Amino acid sequence: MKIEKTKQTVPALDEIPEQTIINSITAAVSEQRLPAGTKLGEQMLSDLFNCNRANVRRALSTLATMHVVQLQPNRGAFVSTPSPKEAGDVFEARRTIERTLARKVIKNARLQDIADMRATIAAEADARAQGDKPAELRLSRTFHMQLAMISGNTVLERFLSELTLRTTLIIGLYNKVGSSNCAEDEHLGMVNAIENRDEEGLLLLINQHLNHLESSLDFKCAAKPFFSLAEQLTIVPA
Amino acid sequence: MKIEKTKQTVPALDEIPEQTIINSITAAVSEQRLPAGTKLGEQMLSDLFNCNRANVRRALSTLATMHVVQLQPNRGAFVSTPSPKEAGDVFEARRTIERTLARKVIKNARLQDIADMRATIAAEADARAQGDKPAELRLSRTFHMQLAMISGNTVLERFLSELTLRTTLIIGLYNKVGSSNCAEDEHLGMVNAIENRDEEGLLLLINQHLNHLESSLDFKCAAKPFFSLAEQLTIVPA
DNA sequence: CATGTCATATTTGTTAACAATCATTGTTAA
DNA sequence: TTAACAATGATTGTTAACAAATATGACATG
Repeated sequence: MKIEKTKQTVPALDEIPEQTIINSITAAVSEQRLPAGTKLGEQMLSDLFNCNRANVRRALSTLATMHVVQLQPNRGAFVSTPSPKEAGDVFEARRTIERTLARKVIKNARLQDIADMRATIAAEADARAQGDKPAELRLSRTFHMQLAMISGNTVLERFLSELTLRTTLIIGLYNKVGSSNCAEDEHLGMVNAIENRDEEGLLLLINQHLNHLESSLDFKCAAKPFFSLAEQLTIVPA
Repeated sequence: MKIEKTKQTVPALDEIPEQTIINSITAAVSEQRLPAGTKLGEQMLSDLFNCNRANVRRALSTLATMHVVQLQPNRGAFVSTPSPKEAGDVFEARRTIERTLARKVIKNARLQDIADMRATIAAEADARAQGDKPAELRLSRTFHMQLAMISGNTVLERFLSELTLRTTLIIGLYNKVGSSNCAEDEHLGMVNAIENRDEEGLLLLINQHLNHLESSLDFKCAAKPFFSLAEQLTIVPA
């Protein structure tokens, strides 16, 4: 029997409209270009990606199961606006998952992996120096996803992918003004710990890192885009 | 202003076709009525649930992101057949997540919660006594989901929901013949530990429980439903 | 001037028809 | 008899048109 590989339909990945939409929205959220509450109209998306509404619909449905967007019946899709309760749950889940990832990374990390992580950190520092906030956010997320990839557990990797996205939304909603999320040094310390196979040190740094992020949130003075206008109008002194 | 509640469109939950499909397939998988590899045709589902194919399509797309079904381009949707590698990742993720849940349950569990769990265990024992395997599997999953609910972390609860489903598929694929998954006693021990607020004991039992499940798998002698017929016909002695 | 009502326009939800692809069966030729 | 080829049937993927719901704005009314 002849082996006919060419006969198989290769989907080409980039040409699948559904995945393209998901990747674009995901990327935009990870760079805080799409703030929480943004309406994602079907027509607009199908025009933008040159595809039919059915594909848009499926993409939004998938994003909704990832809790990146919220679907409101007969109203449409909106970028999720995590509540304070949800924010706490997300951080707790991250602590849980990243602890296990850390232990596996200590065992699995190869020289190339460490070099890759250092490259990400360098790019992150560069982005910060240039004031490129979107790139900084994206690269920060990339660093954590590298940890997940090195761990080798695809299930936890996917969970963390969702959690880091939601974290970006949370920070966009609730981050205190003037709080610099100077994660650069913390990321560097983590790589050093990995290189030295210092498990306890790494676990400590991860906890510190997440605590740092969470403690820089302020749920009271949150600038919620959904209500910011309403608040500003209703709070106006008579 | 008059309060007009009737004007608001109440979706009624059960009448949303998409969610109905997802719930039905989920329930069937959790009771091992749908074995791994089963083809899920669109026509068949739209006939079965009296809805159009668009809804079926979205439901399958959502189930695919949960890794409960696999989508093959131009071929259709099939109940997922987890690989041995995936099985290991799923169990590792469960250990990770259920450890955190356990710690929270120790803190949060109220008397009513403990009574509910005991009721589940009793029903589980009943189902086993009557040889009702589907009910037994479903109730075993219910017990773990009760733990997640008591913990109060909705993020981890959703993750565990997915993981327990996939666990059911894994057990259906790879469980050794003759290995009794006598989880009943283990579940009972866990509730007792919770009642005594014995954190260390509970963590130990959970690890034991998951190790027990995982060690009862046999990836070599797996009875894969895809090939069972072929095997049975080709193994006939000449 | 504020409020409630109604009509219009936009958007989401549904349906059916059509196109493309894949699996199966039947046929033909070596 | 076996293997390649062709035709058929069934299934998935796409598209457009239609129905239903919601948002917007004008208008009348207290």
